[in-house]
Amino acid sequence: MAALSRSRRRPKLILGSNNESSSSSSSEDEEEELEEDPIVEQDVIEDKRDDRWNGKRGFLSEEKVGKKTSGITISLKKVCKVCKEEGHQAGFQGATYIDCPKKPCFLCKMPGHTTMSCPHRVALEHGVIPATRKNKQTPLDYVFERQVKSQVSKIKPTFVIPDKLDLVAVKFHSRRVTSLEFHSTRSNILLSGDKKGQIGIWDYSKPDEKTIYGSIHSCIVNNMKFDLRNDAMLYTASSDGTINHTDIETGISCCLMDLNPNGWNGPATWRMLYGMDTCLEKGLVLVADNFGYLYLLDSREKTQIADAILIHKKGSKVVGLHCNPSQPDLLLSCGNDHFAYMWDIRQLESGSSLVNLAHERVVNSAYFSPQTGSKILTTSQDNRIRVWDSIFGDLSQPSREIVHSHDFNRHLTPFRAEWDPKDPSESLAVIGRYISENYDGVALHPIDFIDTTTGRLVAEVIDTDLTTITPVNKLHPCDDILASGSSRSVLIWRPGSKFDGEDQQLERNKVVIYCNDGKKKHSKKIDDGSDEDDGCSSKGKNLQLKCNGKSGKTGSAKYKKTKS
DNA sequence: AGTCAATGAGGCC
DNA sequence: TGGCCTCCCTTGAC
Repeated sequence: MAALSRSRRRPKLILGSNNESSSSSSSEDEEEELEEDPIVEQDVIEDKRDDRWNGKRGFLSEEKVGKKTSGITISLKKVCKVCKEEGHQAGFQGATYIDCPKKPCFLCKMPGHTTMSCPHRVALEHGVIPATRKNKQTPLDYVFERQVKSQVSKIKPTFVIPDKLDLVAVKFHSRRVTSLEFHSTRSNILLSGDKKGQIGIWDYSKPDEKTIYGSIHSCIVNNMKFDLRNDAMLYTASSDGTINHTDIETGISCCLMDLNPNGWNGPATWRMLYGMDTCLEKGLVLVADNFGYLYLLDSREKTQIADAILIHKKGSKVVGLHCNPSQPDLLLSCGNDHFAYMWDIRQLESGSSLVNLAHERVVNSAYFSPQTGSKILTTSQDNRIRVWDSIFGDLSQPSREIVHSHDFNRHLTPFRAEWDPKDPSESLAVIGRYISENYDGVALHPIDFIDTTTGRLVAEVIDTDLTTITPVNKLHPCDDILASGSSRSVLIWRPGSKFDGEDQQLERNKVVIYCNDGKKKHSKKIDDGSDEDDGCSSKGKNLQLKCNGKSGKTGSAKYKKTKS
């Protein structure tokens, strides 16, 4: 093992080009052999062993690993940048990403195939895994059927998809956007928080009226909620460990709680606040930190009530809190300990959760359905969106698991599937997608609309000018508007297309909407793997996002790389 | 066009 | 438990 770790720190002796040119023509004459001392040779063999596939890691074939060679082979052959093996290349070929075949599928995480051939990617249902349902009717099921389900609309409405990019506040923030919230009473005001702690206010009916408050928080604004008793005031929770109550007209802010009064003394003591929600009926602000604790604040007195309660594994981050919209006693929490828990606010004690919803990985978000509060929707970093159809029924298994690409957790704001608050059937959810698709030679990351009752992908919304990933999405509570945060920009989408069955030519943005039979109703998407694009097109390069006559560059497009 | 870094979870010891 | 290493379809600044 000592040799192993020693070899890890050495530079790799197998040389290879990591560029993305797709040359497989490298021939034997490109290799040369050098004699090295036996110690180094041993190291190289150990190094190869270390790269064998082990669960999430790559592997080498038995022959390659076991076969000792005389001396060191310095190969100039192109090697895969992921598994370091020859014979294939991982990375972008044009706007299509080619997976390393030695790794499990990047989408569903199962071995034996790549994203390109993943059944969950090809499936029209967008990869539903039917969960095992035990047929055990409890008295609670009966109550649910009688009292709650009757409120849920039986006729599923036609979903309205805000598919056309209407307005963009280009580089509104100086760091990536981490949270969005619509004003609780004024329909044209959008609040946005960023990684630096700044809070933006944008009246998108007058697109030039933008305000940024830069001194409310010192780092990531993780959550924002309006004070439902005073719609000029906003609660914000930040990784600086404070809850602030801010007048959005003046920017004057009052600190309700500071978990780091003594300043920075290292990461072991620095407390960060993530999940937050308000409960009007109980006059509470609920917030949770990165050590597993929940804090209750009296929203009138602006003071903390009682001691913090450990609600998740000690030392683990609680990333989300949600109060049930129809039953004020119920609270949902989720966190890095791979669990979402449902609690009775009247009996909050460590370990007293009503229900434990287990996940394979970190749970980015957990939400009750917006109207009846009877369903639960969670997003986990195992690339699955889970739906529980009734909080009164059997919660031991999710009703459905929907495979969806959203597992990237580093350098990006975590993805969260959010309900459409306007959908009376409580079915439609929106979530940004991590992996890209090839649209006319440009790699774009769509925003997906998913029917959570079937797992069907209803629409994937893109704009050719938007090349960055869009992890933050918020649907308006009343209007058919979607707000998105993508990198440093904030975007407003509205319904722009009429899908009457004719193949309409959209000017700039493209949307793929799926019919009830699963067929694409309107599509401009190029099938992946065709690799027809030669990369010489200028479309998509140095993209401009246009806003009210003004424009600004977005990030560089992932575009066709040059072929050798 | 290339390089660098911010940054966080998971696995291993 | 804590330290270290690895993951390696980002984004933007230099």
